[in-house]
Order: sequence, then structure tokens, then C-alpha cells
Amino acid sequence: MPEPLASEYLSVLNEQQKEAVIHEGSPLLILAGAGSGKTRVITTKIAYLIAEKQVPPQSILAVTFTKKAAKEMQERAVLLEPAASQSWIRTFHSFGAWFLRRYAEEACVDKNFTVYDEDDMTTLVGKAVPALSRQEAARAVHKISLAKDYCLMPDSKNLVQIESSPEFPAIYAAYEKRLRETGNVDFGDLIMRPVQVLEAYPEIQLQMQYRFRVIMVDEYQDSNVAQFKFLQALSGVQNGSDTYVCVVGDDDQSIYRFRGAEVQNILTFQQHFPGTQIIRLEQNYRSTSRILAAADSVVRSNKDRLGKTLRAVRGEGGQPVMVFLPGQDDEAMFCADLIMRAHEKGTPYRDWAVLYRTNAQSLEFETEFLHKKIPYTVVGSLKFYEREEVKDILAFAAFILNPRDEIAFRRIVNKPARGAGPKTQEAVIDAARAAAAEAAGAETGSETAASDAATGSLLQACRDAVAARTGKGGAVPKSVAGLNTFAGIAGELTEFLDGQTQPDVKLSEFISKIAERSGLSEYHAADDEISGTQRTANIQELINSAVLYPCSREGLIAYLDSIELDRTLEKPGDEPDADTVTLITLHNTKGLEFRRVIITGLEEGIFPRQDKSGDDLEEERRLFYVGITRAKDELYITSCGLRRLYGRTEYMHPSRFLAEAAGKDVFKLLGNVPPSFRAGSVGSAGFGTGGAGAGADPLAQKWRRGTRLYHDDYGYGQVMDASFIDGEFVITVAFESGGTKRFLPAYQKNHLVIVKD
DNA sequence: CCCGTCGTTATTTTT
DNA sequence: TAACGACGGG
Repeated sequence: MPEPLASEYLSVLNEQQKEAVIHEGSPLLILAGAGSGKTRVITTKIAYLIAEKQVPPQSILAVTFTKKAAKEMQERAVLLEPAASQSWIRTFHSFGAWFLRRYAEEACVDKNFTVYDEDDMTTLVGKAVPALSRQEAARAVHKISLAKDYCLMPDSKNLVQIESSPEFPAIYAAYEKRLRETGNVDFGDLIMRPVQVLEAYPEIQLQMQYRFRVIMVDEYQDSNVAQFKFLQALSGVQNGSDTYVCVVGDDDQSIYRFRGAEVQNILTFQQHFPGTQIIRLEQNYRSTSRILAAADSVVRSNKDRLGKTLRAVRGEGGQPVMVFLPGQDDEAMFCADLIMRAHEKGTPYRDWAVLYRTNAQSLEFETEFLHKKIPYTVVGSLKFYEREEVKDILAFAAFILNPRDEIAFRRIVNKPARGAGPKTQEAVIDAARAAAAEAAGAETGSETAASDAATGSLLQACRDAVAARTGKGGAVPKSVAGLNTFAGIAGELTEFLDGQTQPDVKLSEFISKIAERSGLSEYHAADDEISGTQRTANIQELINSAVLYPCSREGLIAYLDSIELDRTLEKPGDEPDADTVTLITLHNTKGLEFRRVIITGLEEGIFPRQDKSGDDLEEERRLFYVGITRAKDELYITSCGLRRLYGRTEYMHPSRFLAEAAGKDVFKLLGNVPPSFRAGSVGSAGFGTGGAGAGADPLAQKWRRGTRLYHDDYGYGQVMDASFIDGEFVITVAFESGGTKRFLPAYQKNHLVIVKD
């Protein structure tokens, strides 16, 4: 087959895209607006570099944030240039995992590490600092993760900016020590530790510079400090390396500040990569122009942006619709009706996506769609891999891979019950840690630096405990018998895995064997009988998902990585091409597009979420922008007057984002449109308006500033402020208990009474 | 050691 | 409202 000519794939690009593809010689920052064809640019660039610039494909590294994006990028690059199959197109985290396994010794991790999730981390913090409650431990875990996103160690001076509590550094340090004893890593380590290795070992940095000549980063606006440092260290800019660095991002789509993403990375890129050229991609190929106008009307309220104007290539299209509904049930019904009616006219379900701010909101749609027989797929929140039975099996697999894994050990040693309770577990773990410490001490001064594989092994510690108690005569305690049973099973499974010689045996055989031999299958099957759960089916699904991997240590590592490094992965067994409506959080839509999009729950407190202001509020607004720009043909926005929240029905306000956008006359308004949104009052749409006629309203007469009152739930308080917002009379009340709340007195007759002094 | 009941509490967003 | 943790009984 003849090599495709560069002109063939360049000819379909616009001028800016072409410029970005053929650019060379300096760092490059591509500011790519939504739908401007950035994936096409990156993939074409990869093909171009290989075919026209003779860059070896394996020396190209392209980094994305999600596995889905990585997969798509690789597929599209390969279509343009088959040799791109050898290029490294991966997520930041899977690249970090590869790096850590390769330099395991320098990074002080076990080569066979598995990745602890938040839950595992919390357990470990709880063990490292027993004084903490589970809740406190969870809070600490959150802060530790954030610290790692910023590459901060327990002794870093700047740690106070993450968490000012004086106890925190000690908690972090204790956790870190304990984590290292297991040899495993957490999510943050996948980026932070490679950075530390690169900074500590110049020769490794040189190896990387030699190996990767081209580094590209997608979704750069969502990179965090650790990832920035990773990029810096890999490319070796400070050392004058000529590695070609190209990052692609859109500051308007930065939505991960809460987990350490730094918009500064994109805003100050030029300063850290001197000589950077900037290319803007502003032609939008995705959406019709009225949808883009809606998007622009939203994001233009943000102050902190580089500024960019999308030009629509497609036609004007239909007018986006804003719908005001009485309650969340009506919202679900509205969506269902819309989708069903379109389906009757031939629109497939897969054209539709229903977007919401929090995962919990998916429930109303699931219920309604189930009822109306509309097929749907919930993206992301599928906690398949967090289910107890699934975690149990995976923990057993992880333990066999790394028998120092304290968390996995605790989880499975006594499941099903074998008489080895917490006290026994503690003793075994302490013994293993003592053995490891002793070995480490003995090592000092001797030249046997490589750590013994059995050192600190909990499996070995179990066997030792058994050996110490048997042969002494007398009855063997139940706990020791339990450890013996467990050690027997774990030993047998380890031998099975290591004894595999035929290459065509699938890993599913091994996973299945774990389920059977561990007794976990039976244990969970019993639960199915009693509570009618799906555990056996889930275990079977898990076993099936391992069929793609070979039955070996390497295969098992790859399998566990694939699960641990991408939680958004669809549930195994879900067919990807089914004709279903997509239910998805706004965050998860990053990089996706749909013909028809419904963004739901546009209410104050929900979206934007309560207590958002300043930079956080701007991020919420960008999230709205991301949602709008997913739509190709049709866009609907819904807002409810009532919503059930914490089991209580609350009266809701339309989101301030709606007022910001409606003033521009870009939306068609439907439903119970609040007065301030109606034609004629467009100019005054927004918050803090009203005032006129307030004195005449009976409610305003009753609830004046200073009025003392009593609320059923919150107790005694005083009206601090009273005003009309969006045509509704709202009071702000300060309670004696401390908090402040806002109410709509019109709807609080049963809960709110005036008290006379 | 396992099960049930009662009371409390929680909701961002995710690699 | 639902889910989970603490507690107590069997």
C-alpha cells in the first residue's frame, strides 16, 4: 500500500489547523475552541511527523486525560498513518504507572504495585493514625490527594496552603510511611513520584529525553501542577533539550480546579516554555450558530479568560429552548416526551444526551425512562468496580501480585469468616512489618541492596504464625487454623498463576479460580439468596472481562491497571453501539458531542452549586459552557420550581446563568416562565432587581428587615434582608444557632412564624 | 460472630 | 430519602 501523501490529509484542514500541524522548531500552544477539530489536528500532526518528518513513531508521546480520549486518538492516528500504532498515546496516569514500574526501585515502590483508590486510602489513613474517625480520615485523604496534585510532600513548606491544621503534616507523613511499606501507590503518586524520580536522577531524565522526541498534551487546561512538572521534567526544557512540546487546550473549558487543575498552566505556558508560538483554532465545526451564540452569551460573563470567538461553519439551526417546569418529575417527563416524540419521527435514541450537575440527579431520569421504556445508558456513575463482591475478588488478585498489600489482606483474609478477626490481622501485619524492618536494618552495610521479595510479605507472616503455633501440642487456636487455610489458598493460587506456561490460557481462568477457591463466590451467592442481589452475576461479569488478558503476572498487572486507571470505564458487557439515550454528568461530557442535548437542573444551589462565588462560580459557568457546546443540532435547558432535596421538597430559583443568557434573546422560553424572564423585562433580567412595588406586596409588609421569627427546623432568628428576586419575595434570615438561610415566605407558611418580643 | 434496628447524616464534580 | 454506622441482642 502506498504511503498517503501529506497533501491528502492537509487539504481537509483550514489554515490555522494546517499551520498547527506543520509547525516546528519551538514549543507550541494550540488554543482550541470547542468543536474546532483539535483531535483531528493532533492526530494529523502525529501522522505528519511520522510520514513527512521521519520522526520514529515510538518516540512520539501523546498524553490525554481519559482512556477513551487516548483510544480514540490512537485509532484516528492509525487511520492516517498505520505506523502511529507504535506511538505512545496514553493517559497521564497510565504513563505514570508505566514509568513507576520501570523505575520501581528508584521510586521506592513494588514493581507489582496496584493503585489504591480513595476508599483504600481512607482505610490506610485510619490504620496509620488510629485516633482519626473514618470521617476525619476521609477528609485527610482528600487533602493528601490535593497535596500530591501540587507535588507537595509532608515536609513541604507550602503544605499549609492545602490544609492549615497543625496535625495534618504528621497524618500525611504517617500515611505515606505506611503506604511505602505496602509497596503500593495512590492516584497522586502516579504523577508525583515520577516527577521526584526525574528530578533526583538526571540520567533517567536524559533517558526520557532521548526516548521521547515529541510530547503532546491534550486538554491542557485541566492539567495540575504535578502534571505540569512532569511535562517539564520529561521534556527537559530547562536543560536546553530540543524535545518538541505541543499542548492543546481551551481556558474556557477548564473544569477541574477542585482537583488541582491550574488554569495558570495554560495562561503562563509561554513563560515556562520560552519561544512558544500560539495558534488559535476558532472555527467551530460541531454546532449550529444559535447554539454557539447561546454558549457565548454564557461564558462572556467570565472575567478571567484569554478570550476567543467561535465562528460557526454550519448553518444557523434551530433556536435553543429554555423550559421552566414545576418540579423534577415534570422535568423527567418533559425529557422523556421530547425523546419519545422525536423517536416516533425517526430520531434514534443515541442522538440524545441528558446532562446534570451531580450523579444523584440521574435517578429521576432512570425511573422515568424505565417506566416509558426508553433505553438509556448511565455514564460514569456505574460503581461496578466499587461493589463489595467485585472489590473482594480484585483485592485477592492484588494480594497475590503484591503480598505486602495490607489493605487487600485485611479485606480478604477473613472473608468468608475463618476465625481470623481484626486482632489476628493486626498481629500478622505487625509481624510482617517487623520482619521488613529487620531485613532493612540488616541490609545496611551489606551489598545486597535488592530487597528480598518475601520481605514484609503478609503471606509469609501468615505461614510463620502458623508454624509458630503448630507442633507445640494442645489445641490449635481457631485464628491460626484460619490463617493456615487462607495461606493455603493464596499459595495455591500464586502457584497457579506462576505455573502457567501455555500462552493461550486466559486470565479469566485465574479470576474464576480466585472466586471459587477463596470461597468468595459461595459467600456472595448466599447473599443473593437472601436479599435478591446480583452479586453472582457481577462476579461472572468480572471474570468475563478478564478474557482479553493472558494468564500471567504481566497479564494480571495490565488487567488491574486497566480497571484502576480509568473509573469511567463502561461496565464490562455493555455494548458500546446500542441505541440508547446517554445520561451523564456535565463533567463527564468533556470531549464528547451529541446531536441533541438537554441540560437539566438549572437552579440556584444545584447549578451553580451553593456557596460558589468568585473563581469557583466562573468554573461553574465554564461547566455550563462545556455542556452547551456538546450540542450539534438542538439544545434544551430545563429549570424546576420544586426539587426534593435531602428528603424535603424545596422551592428553587432559576439559575443565575439563565438570566445572564436570556437577556441576549438567544433562547426560546417555554413553560412557567418567571416574570423577569418575559419579553419586555429582558433588560432587567437578573438578580437583585425588583424593589419597584415591593412596598405594596403583603408579604413584604409582613416580613420586614428586623422581624423576629421561628422556623421549625432552624429555630429562632431575625430577618436580615428582604427583597424581590426574579419576581419572588425572598428573605435572608440569621439564626441564633449561627447559620444564615434564605427563604421564600410565600411557600414557608407551615414552617415559619413571626414571634413577638 | 452475625444480624437487626434505630438514629443520624449526607450530596459535588473525577483521573 | 436512602444509605450507612453505631449499638445491642441472639
